Amino acid sequence: MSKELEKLYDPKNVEDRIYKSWLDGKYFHAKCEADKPTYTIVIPPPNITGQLHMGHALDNTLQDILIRYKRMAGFDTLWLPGTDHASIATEAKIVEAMRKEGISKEDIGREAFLERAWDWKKQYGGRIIEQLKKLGSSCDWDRERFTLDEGCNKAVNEVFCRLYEKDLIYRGNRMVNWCPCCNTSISDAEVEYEEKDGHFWHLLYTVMETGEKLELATTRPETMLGDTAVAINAEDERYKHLHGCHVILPLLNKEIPIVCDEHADMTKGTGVVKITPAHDPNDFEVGQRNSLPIVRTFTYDGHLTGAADKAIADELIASGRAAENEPEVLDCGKYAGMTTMQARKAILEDLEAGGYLKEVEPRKHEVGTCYRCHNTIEPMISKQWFVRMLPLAKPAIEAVEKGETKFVPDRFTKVYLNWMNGTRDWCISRQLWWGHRIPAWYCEDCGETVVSKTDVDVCPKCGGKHLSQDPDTLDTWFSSALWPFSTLGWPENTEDLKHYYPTNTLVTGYDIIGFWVSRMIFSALEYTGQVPFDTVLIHGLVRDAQGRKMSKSLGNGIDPLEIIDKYGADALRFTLATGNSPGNDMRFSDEKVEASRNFANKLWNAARFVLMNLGEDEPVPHIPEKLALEDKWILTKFNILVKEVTYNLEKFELGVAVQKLYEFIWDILCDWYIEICKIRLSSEDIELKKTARAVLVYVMSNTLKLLHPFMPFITEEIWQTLPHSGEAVMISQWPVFDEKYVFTADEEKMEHIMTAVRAVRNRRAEMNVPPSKKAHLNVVTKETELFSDGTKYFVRLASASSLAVSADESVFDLNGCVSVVTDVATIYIPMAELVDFEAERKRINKELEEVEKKLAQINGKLSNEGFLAKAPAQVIEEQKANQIKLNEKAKLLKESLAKLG
RNA sequence: GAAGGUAUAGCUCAGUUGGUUAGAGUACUUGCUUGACAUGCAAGGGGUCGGUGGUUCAAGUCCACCUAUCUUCACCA
Repeated sequence: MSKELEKLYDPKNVEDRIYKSWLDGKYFHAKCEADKPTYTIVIPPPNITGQLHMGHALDNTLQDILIRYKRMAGFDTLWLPGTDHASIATEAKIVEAMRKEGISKEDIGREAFLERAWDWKKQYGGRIIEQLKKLGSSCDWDRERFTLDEGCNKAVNEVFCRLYEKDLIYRGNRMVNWCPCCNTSISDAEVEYEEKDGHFWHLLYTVMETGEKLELATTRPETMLGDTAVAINAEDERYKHLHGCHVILPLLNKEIPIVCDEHADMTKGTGVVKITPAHDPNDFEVGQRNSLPIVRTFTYDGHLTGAADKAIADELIASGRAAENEPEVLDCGKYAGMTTMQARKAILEDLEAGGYLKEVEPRKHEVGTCYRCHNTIEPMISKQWFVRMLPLAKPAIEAVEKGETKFVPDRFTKVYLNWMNGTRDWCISRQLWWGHRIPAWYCEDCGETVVSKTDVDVCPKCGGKHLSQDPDTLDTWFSSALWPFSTLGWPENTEDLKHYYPTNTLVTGYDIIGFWVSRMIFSALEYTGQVPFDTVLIHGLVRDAQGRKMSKSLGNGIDPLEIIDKYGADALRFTLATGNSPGNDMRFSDEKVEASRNFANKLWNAARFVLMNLGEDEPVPHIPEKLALEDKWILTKFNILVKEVTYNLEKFELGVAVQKLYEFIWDILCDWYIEICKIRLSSEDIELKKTARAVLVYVMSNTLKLLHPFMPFITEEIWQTLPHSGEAVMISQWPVFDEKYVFTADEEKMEHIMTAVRAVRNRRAEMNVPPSKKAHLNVVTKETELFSDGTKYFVRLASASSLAVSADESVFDLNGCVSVVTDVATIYIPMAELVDFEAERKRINKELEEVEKKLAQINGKLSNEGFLAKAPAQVIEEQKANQIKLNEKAKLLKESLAKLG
């Protein structure tokens, strides 16, 4: 039966083998069991751009803990894994790789590019899955999905068409954030603001009617060629005389109107604002309100427009096909073809030469940058597809307000609601190739737009056969938004969808509440009529040991695989679970993982000890009939542990749960119970031995179950080695609290013994008595039976040679003894040769002082009428019990003092 | 500009619905080759819980203000 375990736990010998055994047993596979409640988590799909970082390790550790717990607790659990195509990020990586080979996207064309992208997916997506497995993730790999697979693509097309039919998706010329580097539009959410050094250039525009100079400031003078008005506030007394007047736009010598608009803030600058509707979001609004022409002066790749650009636009406008808000294009003449930065310099030079530049004021300001390439975003008027957010956001706000989906911790509800309430229409088209192609076709004959789930060959309006599909793809979050149900088979009403949807817990970081969580909620409500999950468990960031964000540029990222290689997956998981409270960031350091590794080793050695002492035909875990005091004590402690760990897991307090397990295993099981068991295990009494073994096996085996969700590998390995029934701890039944094995009175007795043992150890340590020097103990106590029966504990744990117990101290010769006092006993240790009576007096006095200080506090409370009247009875009882204990201890201490003379 | 987080031992952090004497890991001091484990055992020192006020019989915990620090969102002519 008994097997030999190595002295040190070596995860490398265990993890891959155990993981394979779980796979072979198909334990991860969800089987749509009708008789069980379901518990479902869909993984936040990692991007296929690279490999897993510590944040992923945290995210997936938390999910695996929840899933493993629920699986053991009797749920039909599904953890659905997958990866995200990460449109813009992946495309950028591939383009970069190609650039190194000296080729561009355009060189090889769309087809060949996509082939490369799929190769990329195969390589990196596969690597991510391997990493998840190394972590121990118990995902249902048979259901693995990819945001760009056939099923997800079908869901995306379905959604696009439905929204289009309901007029919740539209195409139009709007102001978008344009990244000239990635050459695509991006959504508002994808713009990151960075503080940069810049300037205010104060310009002077001449008023045509009055000849006066109007001063205004700008941070982007290069846009001035596209100005189509200057705005003032209608209430502004300084400029009332200018209503209806015009200014001459410098350099172009063009007449543009002065308009009154609320956007012009009298309190800022001179109160005059130049209006460039084509290149500024606010100015675009002003333009709309005042029917101003829109003049585009930048190309989409960040240069100033020229004659050729103008010709194309003019032709489009002339053809009558132009959509509303189609901008005119300016031939920028001498500036055409310059980059925006070159143009800024040239234009400023010309403005200065012409006397239009009054002043240059240095100033720091926040500049919008692309979250992928961090180049400056140009606001551009552009024809894009948008999702109309207002009607979709409303039910999503209500559902969360009603509590249909709860955020843990609760404060993130507010983050979500802020986001939802402030959201503007969502720009979903991207000028990229890697992604879901927009299911819209344009008829070249009549200009009709056809949106369809299937390919369109013939124009339904004119019957023409010259149709072309929109070349653009969808924002990567468009498909992620459908992830909780597209992965379960939607739009088909599959068994999986019926059985596992809505899902239960979404585990993710606070950084993507807006990007992802909010979009899943409104999407799910719109298409499935239900919230996608009942709880969103939010965790923080994993930072480095100095508290900095882990990032590539800092080079302070820690690879989870390296940590696993060095310390084991269980140690990593334990570290991530321990240091973590929901919503808060955590710091990661090797020292913490080392502590976790040591804990694993501690557990390992406790198991070794149990195994070494097993009988030939040790029965499976059970609780024997006749229990010793320490057995009742450990079983009581264990049952309380079961109750608390279960409670904490239900409340998503994973860090608290794992902390309690740590304390139980190390402090209670190893430091006390196992030590005490050695007494019986080394005795000749077969019955005593058997009982000790049985309780050890029972407690160890069931503790392994409680720890399993956190440290799956080591617990499985040990559990398999111990006597067990069932195939694996990961599919064993979660322990339940059993009142039958809670022995409160015995627990208290054991604690009395332990307190006394600690007190003796403490005195011996103070006097530098080595453990090898044994001593007789005289115990004066009312609990004579407890201490007489407990002699063995003192012999084993407190270096006692023998024990004499009496309620009456006069039976002992106490000359030359040092004493220690607990609340139930005074213990005299005869060590005259070691005693410094003066020091002894000091020590007892100090102890007495402390006791009396506490006693004063309690007496104060108990004489406080308010306390007696209003505090719960239980609290008062506790205080009274404590008062009695302390009084007793004070009395004993005083007696000891008196004896010293 | 708006919202939010955090502040507890030298360091990193727990502390559940307010209720015994505020805990752990690590570091430090001292003593131990204890028949599971030195990745260990035993003992110890170390905290006016950021500040000020308030609510309460009772505050590390709840409220207000302040200070420090971090984050998100928004804006910037």
